Amino acid sequence: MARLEPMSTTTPCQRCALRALPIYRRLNEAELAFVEKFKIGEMEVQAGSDILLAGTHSAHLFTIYDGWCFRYDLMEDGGRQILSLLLPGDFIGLQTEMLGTMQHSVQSLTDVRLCVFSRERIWTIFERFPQLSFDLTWAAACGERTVEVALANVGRRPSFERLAALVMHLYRQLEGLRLVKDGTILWPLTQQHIADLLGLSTVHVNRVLRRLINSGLIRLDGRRLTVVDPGALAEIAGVDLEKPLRRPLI
Amino acid sequence: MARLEPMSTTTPCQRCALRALPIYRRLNEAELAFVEKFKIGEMEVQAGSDILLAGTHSAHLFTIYDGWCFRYDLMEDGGRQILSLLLPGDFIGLQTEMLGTMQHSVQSLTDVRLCVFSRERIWTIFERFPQLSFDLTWAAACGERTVEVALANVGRRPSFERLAALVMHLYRQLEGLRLVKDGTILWPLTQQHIADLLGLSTVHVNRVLRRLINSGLIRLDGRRLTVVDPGALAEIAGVDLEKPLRRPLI
DNA sequence: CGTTGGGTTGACTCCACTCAAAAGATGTGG
DNA sequence: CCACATCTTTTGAGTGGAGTCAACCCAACG
Repeated sequence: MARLEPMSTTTPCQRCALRALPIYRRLNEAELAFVEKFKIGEMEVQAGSDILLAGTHSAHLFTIYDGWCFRYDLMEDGGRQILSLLLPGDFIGLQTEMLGTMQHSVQSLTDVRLCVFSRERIWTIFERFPQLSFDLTWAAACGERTVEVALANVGRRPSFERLAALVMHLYRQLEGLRLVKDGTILWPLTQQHIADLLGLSTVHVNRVLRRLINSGLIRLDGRRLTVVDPGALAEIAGVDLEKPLRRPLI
Repeated sequence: MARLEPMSTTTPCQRCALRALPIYRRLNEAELAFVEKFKIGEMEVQAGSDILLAGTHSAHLFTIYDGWCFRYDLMEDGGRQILSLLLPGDFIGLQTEMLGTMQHSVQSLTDVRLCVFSRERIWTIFERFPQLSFDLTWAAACGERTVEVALANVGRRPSFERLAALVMHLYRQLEGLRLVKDGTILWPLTQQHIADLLGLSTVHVNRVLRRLINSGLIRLDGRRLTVVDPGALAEIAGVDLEKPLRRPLI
């Protein structure tokens, strides 16, 4: 299942394509130089691999450079709750440092390229880089807010709106990452994933998804999803279609 | 609704009763001296007051010294999702610093005493106190994990177990705070609060709560709740009854 | 090819919601 | 101390959204 392949060819942080995006804060030279040293290397992971397991102590910290992952909890009865999706720029494994062991697991949805960071050297951040320390807290706060929005979605919205909100949430995130082309985004999620994300059964997801497609609001062919009318979908989803929020990137 | 009353009599941080609890890290002298200066004063809030409102920019940071609060989102249709309960030691308003404005609101459940901190001086933490910076990130990570557990609970557990999990979660938290006496805890939640916490209707909460009481697992008289058999309830709730996790306290 | 994982559909069930009414509780002002 | 309003809890009846079970289709793949 889990297959981690260390990479030899790495991208220098200075020329990182992600970092150039306007949603991210611009690091100064000292910070950038440190991040470069903080980074151990890169890693490729196949789709469907477990990257971190709940209860374990991860050896490294990661950032997603390319691809999608998700964080999840397994329930006693074998059920699964997906806590959040992770997209390029997102941090993986910060929990370990703070809470001792991972409380949740992380799995890749697509083939993924990760940046790998040294866990020991994270303390250097707190000791010498105030702004980066702030960014770490900021990242944690962003992560928390994402889960909060998901909780409100699952707890208080009917399945149709719930699904619409999921699509629009991803649409907005990917917009900030410049990963929306003509209203079309990558859609690596199976209906099982969607069910575990939204607290529904797969059968019901199938029906609701079909209803959403038949309503003409979205189109779905293979692993690509097109939002036909983002404004209308956002209305149903109950999310405002503001520009994506700025986020930290280590 | 909102009534904030500044207090004159304040407790010095060195002799803070909370800080003595074993769940908290021991601060060194420099840190403690700083926190003392970081703290502006204390504040009393009546039960049912809005302390922070979504969309606004809070002037201060708070810590709960005594009493309960909750964080919540309002939905378009007027519904409410409670994101988490806040107990003594919990931070209020960190989001503002990170995300610009509050994304959620905060309201008091009981009469509450808050410690008030200067927002500007939070930067001093990042600049001069690495360990406290870490603690801030740690606090954010703890907050996130709490919401994650709630999400899994709401998304993947039937109402009976869901309610049991809520009770046991609180029981454990309060145990760490030495606020459990003979298996009895304060219970300031109305059935409406429980409904908004668990993603249920008030009517259904009433029936499930009654079922839980009739099963003999808990007792409820007025505003006090007794867990008759913590082990059995934890079993149903699907949570392990480990000792409460260590948490940061600024 | 057979196998496997994902998607689709129908029939049936049930958990949780809505609507509605009424009985405590609590609080306020006269 | 009573009258009245409001909040909270309780209970019943009826409905419906979402779950389960089961079968089948399809595409990918070894």
